[in-house]
Amino acid sequence: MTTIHEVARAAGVSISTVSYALSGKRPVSEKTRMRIEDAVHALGYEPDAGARMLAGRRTHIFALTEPLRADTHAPTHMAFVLATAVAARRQGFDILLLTDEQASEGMNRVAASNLVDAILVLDVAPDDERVPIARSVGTPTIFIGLPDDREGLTCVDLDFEAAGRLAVDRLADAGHRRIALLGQTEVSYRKSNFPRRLLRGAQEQAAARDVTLDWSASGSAVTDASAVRACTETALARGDRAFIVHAVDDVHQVLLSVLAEHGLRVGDDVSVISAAASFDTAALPVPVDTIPLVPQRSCELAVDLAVRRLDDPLAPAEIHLIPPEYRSVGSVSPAQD
Amino acid sequence: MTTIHEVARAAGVSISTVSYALSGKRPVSEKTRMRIEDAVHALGYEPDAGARMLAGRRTHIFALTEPLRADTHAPTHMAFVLATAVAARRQGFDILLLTDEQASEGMNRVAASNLVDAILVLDVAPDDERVPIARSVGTPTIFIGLPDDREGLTCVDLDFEAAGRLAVDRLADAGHRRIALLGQTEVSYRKSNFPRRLLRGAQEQAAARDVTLDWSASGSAVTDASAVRACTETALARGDRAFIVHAVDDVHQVLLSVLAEHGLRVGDDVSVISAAASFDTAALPVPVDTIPLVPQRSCELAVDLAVRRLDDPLAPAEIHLIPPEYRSVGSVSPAQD
DNA sequence: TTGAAAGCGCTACCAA
DNA sequence: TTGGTAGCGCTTTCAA
Repeated sequence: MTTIHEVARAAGVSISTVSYALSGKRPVSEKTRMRIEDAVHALGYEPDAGARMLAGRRTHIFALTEPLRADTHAPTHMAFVLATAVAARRQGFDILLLTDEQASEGMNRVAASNLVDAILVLDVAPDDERVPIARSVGTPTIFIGLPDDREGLTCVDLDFEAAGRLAVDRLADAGHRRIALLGQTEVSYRKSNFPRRLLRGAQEQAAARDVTLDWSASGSAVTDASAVRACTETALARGDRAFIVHAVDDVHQVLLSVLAEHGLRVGDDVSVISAAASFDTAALPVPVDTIPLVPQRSCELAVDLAVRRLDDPLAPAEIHLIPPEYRSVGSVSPAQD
Repeated sequence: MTTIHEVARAAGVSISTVSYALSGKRPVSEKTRMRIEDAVHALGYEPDAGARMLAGRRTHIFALTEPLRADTHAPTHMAFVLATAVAARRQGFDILLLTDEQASEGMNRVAASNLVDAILVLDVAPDDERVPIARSVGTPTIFIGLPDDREGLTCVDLDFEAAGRLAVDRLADAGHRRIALLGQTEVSYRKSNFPRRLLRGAQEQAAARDVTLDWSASGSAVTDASAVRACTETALARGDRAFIVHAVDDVHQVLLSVLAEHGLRVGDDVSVISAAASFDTAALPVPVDTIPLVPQRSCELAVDLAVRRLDDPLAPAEIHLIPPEYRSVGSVSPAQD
C-alpha cells in the first residue's frame, strides 16, 4: 500500500507539503507541485479513506436513503439514483445506499458514526418517518421531494403544483372547457408526495379558469391496460377532448391507441399534454407536448445544496422548487365547439 | 460526539474493554459487558467509522458496481440491488454504489484507498471490462453473473444453462416435438451474460432430446407489443404448442393474450413454462410453471463468499452455479398428436 | 514556500 | 478477566 510518506520521500518533500499539494489548501510552488504529482502518478497513490475521515473533517461520502415502497416505479427511481450518483461523484463524493428498513434506521447509524457528510432523501412520503430523523441528526439532510411537514427542512423538487397549473392553463388557453387528467396509481396519491401536488395545482387552476377537470387515477397499463382504456373511453364519452397525462410510459401508449381507434388525431381533434414524465416522450408513437421531470436537475441541485451546507453549516434551510418548462410539439389544438 | 472514552468512563472500565465487549474478540465478564452495553445505549454511542477503518482491518463497506446499460431491465436490477443491500447489512456491511463510468474506474479508486472490504459486480457483460480490473486489484471481488473469461474469478449465478435444459426436458417429457423459445431482447443476447446461457442450455437439450427449438428474441411488449404478438402467431402457425418464455413480465402478458384469442387453453391445448423470471409469475392472469430466478439467493451467496474471503484470504476462487428449481402449477400438458 | 509534529478515535498487542 | 498504549495514515496548526 502506498502512503503519503512514500510519496513525500519520492518527491523529496515533507508529508504536509504533499497533503497541501493534493488538497490545494495552501499554495505550493509550481516545481514542487509537479514533482509531487509525478510521484503520486508513478506510485499510484490514493489517500487512505479511513485516515482521511479520521484526520479530516470530511468523509467524502453521501448517504442516499430509499425505502423502496411497493408502488415505486423502478425506471424512474433508477434515473434518480443514477443522477444523484453522477452529480455526487462530480463533486468528489461517493454514494452509500440506505435501502429498505435501513432507510430510516441507517440515517441514525451513519450520522452517529460519522460515516457520511450528508444525507440525500429519495422516495419522499407525505408523512415521511425520515422527517423527524432528519431534524434530530446533526448531519445535513436534503430531501428530493416534499413531505407535508417541511418546517426547517431543505427540500428540492420540480414544482409539481406549477406544472399542474401550467398544463391546465395551456389547455384552457386553447379554449378547452373540459379536461381529463389521467393520473398515477391510486395508491401513489396516498403514499407519494408528488402526484397529489400536481393534482392540486391542476384543480386550483381549473377552478380559477372555470374549466371542468375530470381526474382519474390510473394503474400501470401492463397490469391493467383495460382500466386505462376504460378511463379514456369514459372521458371521451363525457366529451373531454383535452388530456393531461401524469403517468408512466405505458399509460401514454394505451391512451394514444384508444384515441387512434376513435379516429381522433392528436393536436387536431384532441389535445394531449404529458406532465412530469421522466421518460423520453419523444419516443411515443405520436409527438406529445410535455412538461418534463428532469432527475438530473433535482439531483444536481440537491448535491449542490449538500456541499454548500458543508462549507457553510449556517446556510438556511429552504424549499427549492424548480419551475416547470413547457415543451410544445403541437399536440394541443384549439377546442372545436 | 460520543467517543469510546466516554463510554469507558461511564462504565468504569478501560477503553480496550469497551472495544472488546463490542467486538466480542475477547471474553468479557457478564457484569462488565452489561454495564458497557448500558453506557453505550444511554450515550447513543456508535464507533467512529473513520477511526475503525484506520485502526482495524475492516471498513465494513462493500462496493457494488453496476454499469447500467441501456438494455438493463430496471425492476429486475432493483431487485438485485435491494437483495444485495439487505444481505450485506445482515452481515454488518454497507453498500457503496459505483454506477455508470465509476463502475470500472471506481473499482480501482475504492480499492486503492481502502474504502471497501470487497467488491460485488452486477450487470455482468460477456466481455466485461471489470474482469481484468478484478484480477489486478487486491480487494476480493465477487461477480453476480458469469463473464466469458472467468479464469481465477469468483462468480455466483443461477445455472441458466441447466434452467434451459430443464425447461426443454419437461416439455420433451410431455411429448412435445416442437418448442418455441420466446426470449429476451435482441441486444441482450450480445450485451448480457445470461440470456445466451439459457439459450445454449435449451439448444443443447433440444438436440439431445431430438426436438425442434424455435428461438426468437422478443422486445419489451410495451414498446413493441406487436413484435411479441407476431412471434407468437408465427410459432402457432408453425405448429408449436409448447412455449418457453425467458422474458419480462409484459411479454408473458401478450403471449397469454394471443393464446387466449386463439382459444388455446394453457395446460390443456398448449404448454407454457416461464424460465428465469424474477417477477412474481403467480400474478399472471393464467398460472404458469416457472423456473424462478431468485435475486436473494444469488446475492446472499455473493455476500457470504465475500465475507468468507475476508476471513480467509486464501479461499480458492470458484464458480458457484445455483441449481434451477421447477415449480409446477399445471401449465404443461401432454402433446396432442 | 516549506517542515515538524500533534492529534483524530479506534483496534489489537503486550502485560498484569 | 482487565488495563495500558503503540500505532493506523492522514489533516492542520504552529514555526521557520
